[in-house]
Amino acid sequence: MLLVAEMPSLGGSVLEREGAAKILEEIGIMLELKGENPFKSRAYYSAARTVELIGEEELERLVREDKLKDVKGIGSAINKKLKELILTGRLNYYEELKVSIPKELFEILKVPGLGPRKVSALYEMLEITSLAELEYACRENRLVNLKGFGKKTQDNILEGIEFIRRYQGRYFYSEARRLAIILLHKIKEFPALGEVSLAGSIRRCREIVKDIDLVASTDHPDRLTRYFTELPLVAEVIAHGDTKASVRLDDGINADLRVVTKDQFSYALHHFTGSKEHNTALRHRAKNMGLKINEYGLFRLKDEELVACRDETDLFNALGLTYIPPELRENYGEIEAAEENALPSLIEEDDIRGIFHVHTTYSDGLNTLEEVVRHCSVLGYEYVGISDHSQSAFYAGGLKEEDLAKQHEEIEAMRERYPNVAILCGVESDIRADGSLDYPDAVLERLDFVIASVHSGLRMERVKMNERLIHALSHPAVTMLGHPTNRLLLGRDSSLLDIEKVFQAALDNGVILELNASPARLDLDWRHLKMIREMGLMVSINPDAHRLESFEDTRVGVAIARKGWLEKKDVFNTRSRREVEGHLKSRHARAG
DNA sequence: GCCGTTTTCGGCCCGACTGTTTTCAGTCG
Repeated sequence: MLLVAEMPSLGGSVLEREGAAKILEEIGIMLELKGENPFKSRAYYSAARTVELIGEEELERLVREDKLKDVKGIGSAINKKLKELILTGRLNYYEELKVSIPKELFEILKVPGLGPRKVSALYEMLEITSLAELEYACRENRLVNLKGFGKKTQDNILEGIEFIRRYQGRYFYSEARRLAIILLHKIKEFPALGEVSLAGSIRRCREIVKDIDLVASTDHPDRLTRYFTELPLVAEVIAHGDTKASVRLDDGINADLRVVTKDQFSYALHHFTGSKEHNTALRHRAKNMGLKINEYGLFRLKDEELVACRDETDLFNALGLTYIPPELRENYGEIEAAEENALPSLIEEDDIRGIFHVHTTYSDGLNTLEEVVRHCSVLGYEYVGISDHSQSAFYAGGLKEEDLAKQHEEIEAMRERYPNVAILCGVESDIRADGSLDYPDAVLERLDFVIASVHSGLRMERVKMNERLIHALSHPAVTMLGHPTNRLLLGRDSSLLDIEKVFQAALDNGVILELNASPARLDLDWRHLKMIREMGLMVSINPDAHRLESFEDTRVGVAIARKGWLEKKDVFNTRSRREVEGHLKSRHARAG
C-alpha cells in the first residue's frame, strides 16, 4: 500500500494554509475514499459549509467562548476537532487521515464522472493512485471488465483526463504535434504566405512540450499575425504584434507564431527551433569564426555583411558544419560530429518493416487476432509479433498456458490465410519479483519470441531491481526487454535501477531492448539511446498496441529513435522477414 | 458524525441522469 510522504512544511500551520472549512471538506472526501459511512462524511461537508458561512473570525470567537457546539450542524466530535485546530493550528485526526491516503487520489477525483466510490474501487482493484496510471489503465482497457465500469465509462474517463491535462500546461509530443499540424495547415491557407514551418520543441521531437512554435515568412507580417489570431481554433489572444503573436488554442495549449521576411526565414527557423543550448554553442562557434548569428541572419563581424543562406543546410555549411537534423539539436555532441562529418544517418519511418508487441482480445487488446493480422497486411508489414500478457498479469486478462496454446493454434491456421505476413507467436511475460518469468521453460521455448516486462513491484529498491532484471535477461528464451524503466511521462518516474548494468546484461545475453513507442512511455528515453548505440545493442521500436490506431505510435517511436541518434542498422524491426526469422531461430537453437 | 427525541439509537434530501445491469450504483447539482 502506498503511503503519502509527510507533507513538506510550507511555513505556518495547516490552518493558516488551508482554512478550517477546507480541512473539514477534505476530511469528508477522505472518509468517502475510505468507504466510511456516507452520513459521516456528509456531516463533515455540512460542517464545512457552516464554518464557511460564519467565517474564520466568528469561528475563532465561538471557539474561545466555547459556544461553537451550539451551532447547528456542529456536534461534539467536530466541535472538539475544530477547537484543536483553532487553538493549536493543527489537527491530529486530519494529519493521520492524510497519511493513510495517497494524495494523488485527489487528482483523480477531479476527473468528471469519478466520485469517491469509483476512485476507491480503482485504487482497491487496480492500485491506481495517479492520473497517469489511470490513463494508462484506460488505454490498456483495464476498466472494461471491472465491476461497475465498462467501455463507455473508460472512454469518458479518458476524455476527462484529457480535459484536465489541457490546463496543466505540459503535453505529450504526439498530441501537441497533432494540434500543431492542424495549425500549420491553417496558416498555409494564408494567401500571401512565403514559407511556414513547425519550430521549437515539437520540431526537435521532445517527448514533452509546453507550447507550439511556428515560424512563417511573408511580405505582410501584420496581416498574417492578425489572420493567425483570428483563426477559429484560437480561444484567447495572449499577445499580438506585427511580427509575433501568441494565442491559446481551444485545447488549452499555447501557440506562438513568429513572422519574418522571406530572406530571413532560414535564420529564423533555425533560431526558433533551438534548443537554447544548441544555439548558444553555435553562436559561440560563429563568433570564433568572425561571424555573428541571430534570428535575422548570419553576419560578418567586421562589416556586418550578411552571409546569404537559402536554407538551414547553407547556414550550417557556412559555419563549417554538415546539416544537423532538428532532432539532434540539443548540444549533445551534434556540433562536434557535424564538424567531422560524422553525424549518423538517422532511421526513417519507411525503414520499419514489421511490428512486435501487439495485444489482442486474448488479453487486454481491443481487436481480435485476425483484425490485427489483416491490419498489418494492409499496412504492408512483413511480420507481426503477437504478444499478449502472461498469466500473472491478471488485471490484463493474462493468458493461462492453455490459452496460449489455443492462440498458437489459431495463429497456425491464420498463417495459411495471410502468407504475406509472418505471424510470430510470442508473449509479453511478466518479470516476477525474483526475476523469474511467468511460464515454465518448456512453454516459453515453444514460442517464436518472448518480451520480458516488469508490470508490478515497480518501486522495488535499486539493488533488487537490478538483480531482478539481470536475472530475467539471462533467461535463454527472452528475446526483448519490454519498456525497460517503466516510467510514465507526466506521471510516474522510472523504477530505480542502474541502467548501464541492465544494458550490459542485455548485451551479454543478446537481448534486444524495446523502445516502447506508446506516447505516455517512450521508454527507452532518447538520452539513453546514444549509449545503447555506442554499446552495440539492438533496439526494437514497438507500439505496444492495444488497438489498431496505436500502430501509428510507431512513428513517434521512430522520432524518438532519431532523437537518440539511431540508424536503421540499430533497429531490429527494420530488418527483413527473412533476417528476423533467422535471428529468432538462432536464438531458439541457443535456448533449446 | 449530527439530530432529536419514541432518552439511546435510527434516520439522515433527492431527482435527473448515465452507464451498467436486468433492478441498481454512482455522480451531479
